[in-house]
Amino acid sequence: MFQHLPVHTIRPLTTAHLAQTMTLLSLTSGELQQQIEAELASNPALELVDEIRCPTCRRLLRNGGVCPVCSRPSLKSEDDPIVFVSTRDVVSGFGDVEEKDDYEDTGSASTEDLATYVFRQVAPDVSVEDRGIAAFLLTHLDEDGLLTVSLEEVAAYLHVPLTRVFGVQKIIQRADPLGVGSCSTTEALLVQVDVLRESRHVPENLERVIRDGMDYLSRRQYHELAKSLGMADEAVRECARFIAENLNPFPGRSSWGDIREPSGPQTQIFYRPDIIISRLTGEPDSQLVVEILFPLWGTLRVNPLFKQAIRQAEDENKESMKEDLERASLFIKCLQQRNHTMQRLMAQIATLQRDFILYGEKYLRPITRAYLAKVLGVHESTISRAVANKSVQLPNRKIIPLADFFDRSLSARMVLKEIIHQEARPLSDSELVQLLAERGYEVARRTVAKYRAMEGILPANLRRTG
DNA sequence: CTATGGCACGGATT
DNA sequence: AATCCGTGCCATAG
Repeated sequence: MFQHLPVHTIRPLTTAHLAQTMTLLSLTSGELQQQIEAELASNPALELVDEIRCPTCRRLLRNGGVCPVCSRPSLKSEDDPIVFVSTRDVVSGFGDVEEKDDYEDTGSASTEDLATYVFRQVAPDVSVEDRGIAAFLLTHLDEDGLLTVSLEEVAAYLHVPLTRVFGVQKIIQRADPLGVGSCSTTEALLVQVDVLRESRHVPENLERVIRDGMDYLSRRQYHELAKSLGMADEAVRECARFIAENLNPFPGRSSWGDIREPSGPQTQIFYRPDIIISRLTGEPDSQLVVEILFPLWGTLRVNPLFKQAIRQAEDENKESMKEDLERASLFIKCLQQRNHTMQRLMAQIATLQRDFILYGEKYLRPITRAYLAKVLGVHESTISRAVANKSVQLPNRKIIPLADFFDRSLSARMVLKEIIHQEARPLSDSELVQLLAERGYEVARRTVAKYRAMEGILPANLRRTG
């Protein structure tokens, strides 16, 4: 939005400038909006004019954040593999943000996101009095998406009847990810079966196998399980296969496949991204379009009338007005700097991680923040701040944290998953180390074990035979 | 003896 | 300065 101002006018002058730029850099677009609004309200020298220009061609844009000239495929002929578009925030207003803040407890970042995501879904289905229960349950999920408290405890703690808690839990369990908010993996699986049954065939006695056989199942002792249930071996195996392919005992884990067929694009919006990356055309060598979302509509500038007013002002007011003017122009400079930095950062990321963006997690290249800092000529803490707490929407409509671009192990984990998925017999961790090394991933045996745990893959002696 | 999980250390990240 | 992650060493299970 501010890119139409020449970039070379940006230079850090004072420590105040630097400090403020740092702060702004670490804000998400939502927080940025609050910051800007506060500044607008408190500083008469600052002005928001209702016009916006295309950052690339400086055309005045009338109705919409996308430039009709630059965003068209006609730009395809250019060499630059990346197109930048700076858009206003098109996803939504901020009406629902306060709601979220009310209910959220402090928790780890990952569960917070899951909790918020689920809460959004269930809020309309839960009566207002019961929303507190929903919020309480959702703030007591572990990273697997299972409850860390018993329903009885919740009922006692909130002084409500157990049946109400139970009712709320039922609603939550049916939200995406299916089975979230269950008390145990068994319960989560049962919920998933229940829902799946509506749309497709499930093996006979599946519920029984799950309810009574989790111990056996996790050890792959199908024969023993079959005996204890009085079922045929093959029937039990069929159930086990169905579970492995269609169900997820840990609803909170993101590893549940990339595609969720039944859900439309809407349900995939975890939270609003700060950056959207899409492809300009459908072709494989298409340019990438990087949109850095900006939460305001219009252009921010120093009010020229205010400048004039200073000259005519009386002496005692002059000082404070000058101060305001200073603050305003500093603020704008900092915003420019922020956008400039974000843009350069994303340019690097989009170039380096092109394969990841287009073709999936397997192709993520391990990039460190320190390296990018060096390339961009900024301090590494700058990168840290810029990356923290921000999210990106990829062309496949998945929204991921910006920090994922720096995950050193994601790629290795994906390859590991793939190897294990295709293995003919359960491979031991040391053998997996070998196979990973052959594909260029040098990791320690111990680390393979950790990756397995992260992906929820059982150790070799408990895995199913091919 | 082999395969794994727990604990702790060192480097990177924040 | 505090925290996270990969890794080495050791105890334990089979």
